[in-house]
Amino acid sequence: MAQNNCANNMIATHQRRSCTKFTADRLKILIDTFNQKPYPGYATKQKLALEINAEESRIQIWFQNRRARQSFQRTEPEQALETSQAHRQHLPAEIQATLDRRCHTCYTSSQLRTLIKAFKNNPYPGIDSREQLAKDIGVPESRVQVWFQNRRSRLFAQRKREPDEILEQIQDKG
DNA sequence: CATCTAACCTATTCAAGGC
DNA sequence: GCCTTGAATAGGTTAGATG
Repeated sequence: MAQNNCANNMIATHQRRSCTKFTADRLKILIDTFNQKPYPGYATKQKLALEINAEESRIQIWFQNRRARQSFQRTEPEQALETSQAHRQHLPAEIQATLDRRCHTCYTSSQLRTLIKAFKNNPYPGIDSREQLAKDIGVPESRVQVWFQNRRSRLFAQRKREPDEILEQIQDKG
């Protein structure tokens, strides 16, 4: 039995970026912003990143973690309200319009070739590999991370849909 | 060792752009 | 209009720091 899947193997060699330490005054800015707006748009996150001299992706992670921690501290009515805000299908159009996203990144075919090759080599790159890859193809490291996340998720989804085909492909090669 | 929290993961959904 | 895929989310796990 092959008891080791990718996710388990990954952990041993997997090197993550070092922990960001926010100073008290910068943390205060983050918390104040969070209290006003727990779902900031891209522009807000960028502004915050500039203001406290951190990468925009660190701001995004911080808000993700903060929301996760907040959600089980909250009482039920409050939580219900926030959940409905998170699932914005209920919100009026003008509010949705203010929720700006980062621009859709369009990768060139040569950038994609590099990414796919790296993915085949290792679908769980550590921070160093991601940064090298980002430098090679000229996009921010956070985009590389998101690309790998999406790629893995879609591979898992595909395996669920058509487990036999994937199995056959693997067996053919072996 | 217990606690806290940044970093990271999958699963799912939203949305841009190509056909 | 549908499909592919980047961006964002919820919710959960891992690991580094600190008392």
